[in-house]
Amino acid sequence: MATISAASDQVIAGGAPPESNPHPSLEAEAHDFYSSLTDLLKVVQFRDRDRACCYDVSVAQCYALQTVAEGGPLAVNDLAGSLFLDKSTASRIAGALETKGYVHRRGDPDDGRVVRLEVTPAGAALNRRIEDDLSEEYARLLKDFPAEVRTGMIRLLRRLATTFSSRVDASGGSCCTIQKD
Amino acid sequence: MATISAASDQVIAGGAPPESNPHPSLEAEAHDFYSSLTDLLKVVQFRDRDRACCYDVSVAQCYALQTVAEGGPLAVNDLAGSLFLDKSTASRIAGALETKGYVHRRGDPDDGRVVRLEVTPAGAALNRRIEDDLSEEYARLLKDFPAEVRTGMIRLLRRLATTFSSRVDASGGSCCTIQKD
DNA sequence: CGATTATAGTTGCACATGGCAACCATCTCT
DNA sequence: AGAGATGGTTGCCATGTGCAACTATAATCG
Repeated sequence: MATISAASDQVIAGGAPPESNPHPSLEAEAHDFYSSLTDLLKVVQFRDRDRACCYDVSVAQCYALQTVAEGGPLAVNDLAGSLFLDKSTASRIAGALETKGYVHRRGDPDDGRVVRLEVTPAGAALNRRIEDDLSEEYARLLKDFPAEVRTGMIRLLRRLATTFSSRVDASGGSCCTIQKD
Repeated sequence: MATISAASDQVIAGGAPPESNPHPSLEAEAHDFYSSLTDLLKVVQFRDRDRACCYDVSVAQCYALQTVAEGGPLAVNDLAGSLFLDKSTASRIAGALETKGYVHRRGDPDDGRVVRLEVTPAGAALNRRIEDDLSEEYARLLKDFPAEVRTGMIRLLRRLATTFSSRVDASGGSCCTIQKD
């Protein structure tokens, strides 16, 4: 697994060959990007399903744990918004995490309706472990790429996330209205 | 956090001096990468759920359609492998796509057990439309990056996908065996 | 102040997804 | 030809998720 790097290293280090056309084909690149991102998503969606159970949480629970761990005491509704899920689903996820001892519910002192979610020490530890394990993997992959690519990739990922996220917000949560034909 | 990175960095980079870390922020970058990729995945998993219905297929069906469209006549088993799904699930997805008229099953002339999946014209058109729509979006996002960075990022994505994919293959498909603590 | 409305959360229900196991049909190998 | 292997389908079940109904609390308005 760590052995993939050898062959393509020089190519990567050398960067893109300076061809006559500096933008050979943005469309082709976009298509490559689409297909590689799709491939990655396919794998990751499966990998995450598989991996999550190693940590005794589902994928959604893992996302929720991360969100709660980073977002401080978080209302169920906010968790739902952050995960793009219905509040009922968020409530159930919170319940599952609570049962497993990774978060606990506490009533908001200022608003009796609100239930605030907080990570327990165990939850914080689990979140950190997942984070570290994945970061370690990513570090292994990133280190073979030049700094501009690494930082560019991170920026691009962020931009993708925010772009899609705003799109989702705009579309209102239910099915969008694109016509079939 | 990820402690392996520093050590292996020198090996790969071929003689990074151990004095000051030549990649002082690799760990930080890996963490950024993790968090931005996670954010993207959260959004995309939702967005895809939402978007797919616009095209009258589920997320898995969309992946399957793409795989069949690109992979030529494809056995159900191969589709399952490509999507990291059980063959029964692949069979059902194929059935759904067949019902919708996007693929059709045909017995393999050389092997009576095998069912080959092929896209119909409608399926090919749908796949192309999805592909074009997304590629267009990606082109808009990519065009702000220099060409070398773009190609580097695409390569990075590919490597991510292949690395994770090989990991999944190696792990055998069922749940891995990492202990909880 | 009391009544109405809005908001946060939980729960009941239904549906979609996906895996496992059983099963059948076909192929391959002695 | 018989035994086992392989590809595919189906039954069954667990999980995840949204919608709607419901409860409890807050906010607003008379």
